[in-house]
Amino acid sequence: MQHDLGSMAALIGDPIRANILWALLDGRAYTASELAVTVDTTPQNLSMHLSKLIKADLLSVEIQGRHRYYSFSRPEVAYAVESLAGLLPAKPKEAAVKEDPPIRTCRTCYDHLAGRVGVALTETLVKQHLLDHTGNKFNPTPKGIRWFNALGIDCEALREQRRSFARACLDWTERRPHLAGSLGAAILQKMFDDSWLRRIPNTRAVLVTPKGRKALSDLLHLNV
Amino acid sequence: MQHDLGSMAALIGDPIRANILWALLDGRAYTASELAVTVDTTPQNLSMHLSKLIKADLLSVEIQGRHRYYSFSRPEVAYAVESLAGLLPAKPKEAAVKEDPPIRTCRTCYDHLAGRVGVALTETLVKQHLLDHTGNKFNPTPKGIRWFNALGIDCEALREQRRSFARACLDWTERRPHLAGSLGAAILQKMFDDSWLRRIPNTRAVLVTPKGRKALSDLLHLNV
DNA sequence: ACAACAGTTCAGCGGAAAATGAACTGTTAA
DNA sequence: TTAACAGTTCATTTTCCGCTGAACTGTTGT
Repeated sequence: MQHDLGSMAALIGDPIRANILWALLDGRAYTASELAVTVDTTPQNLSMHLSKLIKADLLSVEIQGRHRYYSFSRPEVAYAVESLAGLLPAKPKEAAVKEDPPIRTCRTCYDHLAGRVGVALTETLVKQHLLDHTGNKFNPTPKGIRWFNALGIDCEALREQRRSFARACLDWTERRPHLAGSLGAAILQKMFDDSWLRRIPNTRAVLVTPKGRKALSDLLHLNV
Repeated sequence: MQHDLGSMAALIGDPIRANILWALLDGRAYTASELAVTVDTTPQNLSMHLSKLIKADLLSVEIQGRHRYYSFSRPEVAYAVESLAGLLPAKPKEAAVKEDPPIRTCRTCYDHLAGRVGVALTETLVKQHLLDHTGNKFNPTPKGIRWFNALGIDCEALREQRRSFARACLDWTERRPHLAGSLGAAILQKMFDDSWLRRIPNTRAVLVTPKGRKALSDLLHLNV
């Protein structure tokens, strides 16, 4: 009697490694830094976990320049992970399964953020009283000005520009207004700079990075 | 990002719990003490592990008198365990899978042990020079006498009995001699006493308990 | 050429969980 | 009714392994 089934399960049993595997379940390959953000740990710690998963041949790496893309080494891994998840007590919200619909939920409109994400972001800012909405204009509140400043966005400087500062733009899928103008453009730029978003070549669609997904969910759900 | 897939895998990830699950994979229900022997740990420790598996609804108990029979609570558990085992690197000896053939490999012949197990035991004792084989008689060596004494079997006392002491009996399935006589009977009795074996009602077949399986494999493979 | 970045390695710390020993409840058999 | 047995619970110790900080290699862009 001695079976190293346990070592395999223990490998998956660590919360960080389990989250890595869960994230990879969509079949895509992620870089180490992306995974570090999604599973919320330090790069060096993540690196250790990844190396263990590699050594056990659960994951494989593809090196491209200075990036390393990690993914399942074989389909059995995904099956095993799913069968384990199947053992969990039935969740109240099964909705967690349904993934983010197609990419066009997040896209650019000229130079600012549109789509579902753009609308949701705008509505949240209004609801949090960081932004006032009057007619086809937005206006940051005093609290909002401080908030934008904390992000490194200087409202006063933007207001100086020739173009309109914070106008409302109607989203054609959501049919609801979202933030445009130089302020909207600054936010979008900030999101690219911070790697929340990544442009998809030759389209107006934008990919939300794992880091961005986390940041946005923090932003849109609870925090100020 | 947060999934308790990890907690489930961690549950299986402990070596003792993994061995428990592996042992239960044959679909039978085992008592706590049987499991304690097979996974080679103390009863208290095993009890802790079992309670965790129960709480997670991986196992279920059926109480019969002072015994508690543990088994999988649902078939998904077995599937998950198997899928995990499928992730292990391909073993050189796949033979480990083939279980002990039917029960008649181990049975009593009048009052002593016969079948494959009885023959194997006898041959091992001879090979270890604990027993001499001449004609249709066996005879314990000096070393063998000490060994039997350590088991609580007094060869001198047995030799005093009216019946034959250590004769060779031909097994009808194995076609090979095995130990009979009062010495063979004493060994069988000892095995029942120590719960290595359990009689199957209304037959001459004998069930090797997990404890016995372990003890016999120690005995027949390496040790003196 | 240099700075920023992606990623890894290593030594030492700390905490969670498993193992241990002792005491306890309930059951069976003499 | 007593003793042996099956099994559990609890407090304590021990062990293991994930985490951190610092230093390192290799790559990209300017």
